[in-house]
Amino acid sequence: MTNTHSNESPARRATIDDVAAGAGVSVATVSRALRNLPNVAESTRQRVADVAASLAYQPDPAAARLAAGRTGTVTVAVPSLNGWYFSTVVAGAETVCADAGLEFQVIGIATPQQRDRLLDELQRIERRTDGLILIDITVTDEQAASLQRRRVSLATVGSRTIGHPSVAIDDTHVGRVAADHLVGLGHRRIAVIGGVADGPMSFDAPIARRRGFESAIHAHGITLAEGSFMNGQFNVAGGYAAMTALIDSAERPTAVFAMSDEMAFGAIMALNEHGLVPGDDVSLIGVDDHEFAQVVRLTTIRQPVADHGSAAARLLIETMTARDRSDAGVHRIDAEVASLQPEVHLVERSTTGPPPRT
Amino acid sequence: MTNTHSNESPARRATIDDVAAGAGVSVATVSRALRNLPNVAESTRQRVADVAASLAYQPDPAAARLAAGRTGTVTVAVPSLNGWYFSTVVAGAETVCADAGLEFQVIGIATPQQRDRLLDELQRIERRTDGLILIDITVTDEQAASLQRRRVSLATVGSRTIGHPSVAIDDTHVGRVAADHLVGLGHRRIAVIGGVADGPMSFDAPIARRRGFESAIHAHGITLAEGSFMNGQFNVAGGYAAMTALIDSAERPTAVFAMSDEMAFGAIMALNEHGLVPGDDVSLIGVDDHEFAQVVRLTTIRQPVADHGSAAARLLIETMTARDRSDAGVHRIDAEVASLQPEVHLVERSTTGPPPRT
DNA sequence: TCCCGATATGTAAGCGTTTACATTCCGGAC
DNA sequence: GTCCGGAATGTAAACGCTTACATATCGGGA
Repeated sequence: MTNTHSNESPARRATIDDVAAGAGVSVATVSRALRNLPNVAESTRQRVADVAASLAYQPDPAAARLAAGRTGTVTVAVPSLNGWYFSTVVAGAETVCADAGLEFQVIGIATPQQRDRLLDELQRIERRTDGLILIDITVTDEQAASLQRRRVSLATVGSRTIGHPSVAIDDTHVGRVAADHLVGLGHRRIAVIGGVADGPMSFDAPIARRRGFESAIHAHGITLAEGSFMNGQFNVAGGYAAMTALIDSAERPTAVFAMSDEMAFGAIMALNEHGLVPGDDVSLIGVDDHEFAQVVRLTTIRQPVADHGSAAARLLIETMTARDRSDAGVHRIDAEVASLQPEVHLVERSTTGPPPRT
Repeated sequence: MTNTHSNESPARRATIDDVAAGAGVSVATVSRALRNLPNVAESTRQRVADVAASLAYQPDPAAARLAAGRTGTVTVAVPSLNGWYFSTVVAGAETVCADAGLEFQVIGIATPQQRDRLLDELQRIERRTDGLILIDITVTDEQAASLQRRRVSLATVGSRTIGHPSVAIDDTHVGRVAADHLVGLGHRRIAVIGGVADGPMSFDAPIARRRGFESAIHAHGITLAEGSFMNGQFNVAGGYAAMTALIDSAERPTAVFAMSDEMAFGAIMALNEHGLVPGDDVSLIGVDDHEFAQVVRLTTIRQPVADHGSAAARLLIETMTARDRSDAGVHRIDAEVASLQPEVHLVERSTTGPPPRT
């Protein structure tokens, strides 16, 4: 019969010793039984489980960490939690980690200082987590190696690090698709709103997208005019500012490739304010297929963002368990790491169309 | 001179003993010195700090947790990381916690099962965190008391729990503002797209908003027609579906109050698809002032969402340190808990206007 | 019947801190 | 010159697990 007055006394929490005593076994056996390790008689396991349940026993994670040297935690480092892309990726990862019984920690790396701090503090992080997911953040091979040495697994989203699993689309291809679509529609005066790489830890998607874009329009015999690459900082405000500048420029482009939907939304704002209609006066294509792209009927290049996060988490967990197994004595097999490259698709809506007849 | 070959050997990490030996003091003194506790000579503190730095010593958080019983972690529980509102609040909280040197953990409570699990697992959480922020999740007083007993502080966003700090707007007032605006414009046939409360842990903002809205239109001598309250599930798809149903209904409303901007965006999609223009054929008002509200020129009721998160985190940290101080012997002062009620403001844009003349 | 290898279980040594309590040291009041 | 209180420091006992190693148990094969 269970205690019906369970919340009367301060009730010291049950420890593994209590369970051991209750089940008439040693703490070692309790530990093994509760973690489903081999070499425990089924009858014993059952008895231990029953006693543990009746005592509402919960192992103290701090003690387990100290003793085992594992934290049961995965950490995701992300430039910001604001922004649809990042929060969606993080959400995908969270779900997978929670299902795997892992604690989920996040650390935001907004400012360049924080970036540097992340590097400095990799040491700190190493003690606090078993696995690290980097979203649009790149580290040097040395840093990755250091992490590996400290037995923290690594997975990246949006970039690749050799020897570690990653999830990243083909950004060059993204640029090409955008270019082909716009050029195919008849546009010749095209601008792009993207982002710039700054510092050693920046991510390289914008660079690849630009490269792909430019090589594709070159292939069509077109070149990007001077001053037609704008930095939109990958947010709405940046997109708005960039498009405003473009509208006011001497050679107003007839089409714009925005490297993210959020920047495209800002661009739409700017167009609206000038009485210009997207897809009619100026064509606009984005990237992501943001939840709201449909609302504003934005032509875009869709990528499966939520999958990025969940896939990365799955790959990470895979590596983590593989590592733990190999630690346990099984001969180390350096399996080739899985790197996913999700497909992207052009989604035509109404912000793109043929250039206006002058 | 520091070791120039720092990454050659496996290099066992420095422990507190190493620092103690290096500084010629006991581990107790090192511990005190590094944590800036009183009763350490300044000269000693300095020497210890120097040695620690030269050894790149980092205290092991797991050991510290076990010994001190504190985790240095705050956890935020949130219905979902998807969605602008939640991710913005979480982002705000993350920044504050990071600045305070606290680890930041998040746990998503998407499904009703997970809600129940959260309750069941409060025990689990208790051992893993020093403070809990609940976003749009309510707990019973007993549950809150249990947390308190386990010495984990609590703060809530979007609802109130007696005896704990919280951040929540006046949702009744939000409803009133929406009603007054729409009625003031001349609308009489008004519908609302909101959400329903389900289960014991649902949040009550939608209920309060509806109450405020209805009481206000009643005050104007209007009543909500049968079937004009739609469940939009607080997301774009739900808003779209709700508005579609409204459009097709016998008595199409001339104005709609959507309880969140995201639902309003969905509603706009539906209107667009039917060739109806928001603010002209049908007026639409949202809540939040989402980053994109401006893009689609949505009239809305602004609330300072990022502040919700940062303010809640600050209040939480305040309680945490107060608790720790009172544990340390200072007489327990049950200070009244701070509950913030951020202001909301009507932001008029172009999705609302007078009803169309028939 | 005896011995052997699995399998099941127990013993106890960590893991790296924090902190209660004990000790030393010091200057000033008497 | 003693004595005393407080500041500085040290000693060692937790904290609650995991796990290497030792031991006990058991069923067969020889």
